[in-house]
Amino acid sequence: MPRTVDAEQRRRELGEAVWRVIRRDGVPGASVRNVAREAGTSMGSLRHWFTTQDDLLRFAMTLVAERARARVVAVLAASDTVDDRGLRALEEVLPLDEERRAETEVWLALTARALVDPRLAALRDASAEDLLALCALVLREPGALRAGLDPGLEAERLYAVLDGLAVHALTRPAALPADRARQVLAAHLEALRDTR
Amino acid sequence: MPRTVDAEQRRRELGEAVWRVIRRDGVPGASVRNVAREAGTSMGSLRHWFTTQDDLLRFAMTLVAERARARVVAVLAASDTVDDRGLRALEEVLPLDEERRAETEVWLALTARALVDPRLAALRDASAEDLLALCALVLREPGALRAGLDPGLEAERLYAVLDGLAVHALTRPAALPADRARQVLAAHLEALRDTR
DNA sequence: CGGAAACTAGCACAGTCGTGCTAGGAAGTC
DNA sequence: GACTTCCTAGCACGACTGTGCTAGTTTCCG
Repeated sequence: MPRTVDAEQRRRELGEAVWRVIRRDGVPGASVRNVAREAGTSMGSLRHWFTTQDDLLRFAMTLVAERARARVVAVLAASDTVDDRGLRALEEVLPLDEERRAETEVWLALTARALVDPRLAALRDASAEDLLALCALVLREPGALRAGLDPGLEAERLYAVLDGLAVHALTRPAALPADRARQVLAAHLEALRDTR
Repeated sequence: MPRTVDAEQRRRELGEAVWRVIRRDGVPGASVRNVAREAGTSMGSLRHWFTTQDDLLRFAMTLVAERARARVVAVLAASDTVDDRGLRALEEVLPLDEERRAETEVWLALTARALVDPRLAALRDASAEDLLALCALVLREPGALRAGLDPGLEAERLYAVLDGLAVHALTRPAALPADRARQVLAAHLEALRDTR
């Protein structure tokens, strides 16, 4: 019986309804009633899948991390030999198209809420560790990091560039369109390379 | 009659009460009642100074931008001859102590809310332009930018590092304590310098 | 078929919300 | 003294909130 699969599927559908509401009305708009209406179901049904509202928001946040992570892994797996795979992997977490933009919006909204919600904060911290590790991984590519640079510090710096670009591309799309964000990230990686 | 001075003073007091509530309970906690209680006054009095709740939040946001800006200007004015004045100016917008941490928390919370509140978004955009200009200014210091680097792109990159560090130092203080954030920022500026 | 489990639906409760509104007190001007 | 303006206080309203709860519906197993 593929019960658990169906259940997970249903939760994802509802989680994405949460996204749509958050994108339209912000986290405060993500009430049980609004989400249920958006998903075309009832309050009671929604509460069958998510006992409390916090459950719902936490799931929406794990969904962001999980989807971004899946894309990154896919890029890394699909481009074994390409030399800009690091850049292309990092681009997967920037809001460069509508899908990633939605994720980034939800991420930012929930990151802010995590300031006063410890359970969300734990999720946020976990995905932050993930991203920092991704940055470190990218810098371990052959020739990616010039001799004399401190790998730990450079990973932290790259991660700062990445999240800074994410925030700016999201909030100031006119000043920092997708191409420009990509260009800045590429320039940063280029500046770290061994330029023999 | 120093009425306007008193009035501005009163509004600032109430604005800082908003901060305290936002830091404790997040933006959703910043209801008219809660802020009035925090400020030790009544709903009616609060509504005399701020007609609507949006007024209140907008003012709290301008207060952040204004205070950070004042500190940056003070640093730039006080250190005409020091060669790390750029670094020290930029540090003023990082959450390196309790005061700046409070500002950054409020900034992040309101930035997220600005995603669905156009009037807040206008304020956020204005202060973003300010900060980008500050980055560009710092890079125009003598010797700050090596020949061959694109000033516009480097300003955008520096701004990304700055906001990225701000978010990370705020949300992951254990992984990125004040000294470390300062160190990463200094390393970034150093990497841009003319190293003749 | 019967029965159980999974799921959906939505009412009810107690609470918080923003804001309109009136009324009282304080301070300043004549 | 009266009069005006500024400020404070808080009630009242309708709307919305999360969650406990019961009842109905569908789906699956034997």
